[in-house]
Parts: sequence; structure tokens; C-alpha cells
Amino acid sequence: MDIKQFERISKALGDPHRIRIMQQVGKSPGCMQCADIVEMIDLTQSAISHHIKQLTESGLLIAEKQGRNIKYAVDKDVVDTYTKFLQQLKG
Amino acid sequence: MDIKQFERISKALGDPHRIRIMQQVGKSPGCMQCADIVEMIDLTQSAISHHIKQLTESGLLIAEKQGRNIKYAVDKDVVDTYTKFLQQLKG
DNA sequence: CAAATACATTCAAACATTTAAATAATTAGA
DNA sequence: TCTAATTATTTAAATGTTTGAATGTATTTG
Repeated sequence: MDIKQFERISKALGDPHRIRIMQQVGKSPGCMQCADIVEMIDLTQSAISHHIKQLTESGLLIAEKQGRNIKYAVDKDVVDTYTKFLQQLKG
Repeated sequence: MDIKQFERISKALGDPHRIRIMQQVGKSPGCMQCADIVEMIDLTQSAISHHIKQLTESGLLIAEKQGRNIKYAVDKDVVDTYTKFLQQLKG
């Protein structure tokens, strides 16, 4: 992982709404849809769409289109790679 | 670790200068001083002081005063606690 | 095909972060 | 004590992020 992607992921994790989205998607393996997230968080659909975009663009979430819905999942490999970079900071 | 501290740490890690500071402090165990960081990064002393403040306030760096210098070290426990929170996001 | 559903995009306003200049505070050494 | 060295703070400008309203784009269903 390069420093730029580490930065992008850290930024994506630096917002309470996005942290909550990650927690919920993590808990609901494979079956979390955007509409569910909209119900869960007190923001407009637009704002949530922006947040999800940051999470998918950083690589933390994988989006899979299913008809007119989208299913999200946490990319565990990305979390692990990020974790490794982080651990290296300990020296 | 609560969600608020996780957010603070993520934010602190969401900047390329601060990532570099973490990397260098990690590599130079116990003997990194502010002046060394100022030499390393092409920013004013003021800007670097602000960045270091974010890193210490998030808990990532421990500052130890030594005369008129300050010695920095990575708080490995904080990194580990953050890592655990992160791993929980995988579900 | 028309209407409804689900999500994305554009844009502008509100808000937050980053940076440097100037200045302050603390400490060491002459 | 006076001066130099090291780090912190205040302030203001520039830049970046977050948010919602409005609108757009697919896709399903009647």
C-alpha cells in the first residue's frame, strides 16, 4: 500500500457517519443496501451517497450492483493491508 | 476505544505530512526532536507544530520534554488499540 | 411505455482544516 | 541577566470537506 492510499483510507475513516456505516456493513455481511444505510443515519440520501462514495473509492467497501439495489461489503483485504501499514509505523 | 477517538486518530492519519512524521518518529525510536522533523518536511515550524499537536492529541505520539527540546515516540498501545477497532469492522 | 424505486451527480452554502507570518513562552548557556 | 534556541499560540487567508436541494440515470413493475 502506498502512502496516498493510506491517506485516502484514513480520511475515509475520519468521519463519524462513515465509521458507523463501516460498522453496520461489517455486521451485515453481504446484505447491506444503500436504502438500509439511509434509514440508519440521519442524513439525506444525497449526503449518504457521498459518504459511501468515499468509502468505496478508498477501497474499504466493495459495491455490487443487484438490479436497482447495491449490496455493500467490507473489503477485508484492504483492511488488513491498511492494518499492516499501520503496524509498520510502530517501527 | 470509543468511536470519537477512532475518528480523531483516523483524521490525524489522513494527511501526508503527518503520515511521514509518524513514519520517521517510528524509525527513530525515542530520539526524534521537533527540530529534526522541521528539517525533514518542507513546511514552516508553525505548520509542523500544528501537525504534531494533532498527532499527540489523538494519542498517536507521546511527547516527552527534555530541556528545551521535546522527544517524540509512537504510542504502540494506541496503534494496537486502533488496529483492534479496525479489525472489528470486518465483522 | 409510464410510473415508481434506488442510487448518483451537480451545485452552492456552511463549515473545517491547513498554512504562514507574527508573536509568545520556556529553557540553556554566556 | 541577556541572548539564542526550541517549541507553542494567535490570527487570517487559502483550501478542502460536508451537506441538502434539485436533478439525472438506471432498472423494475404495472
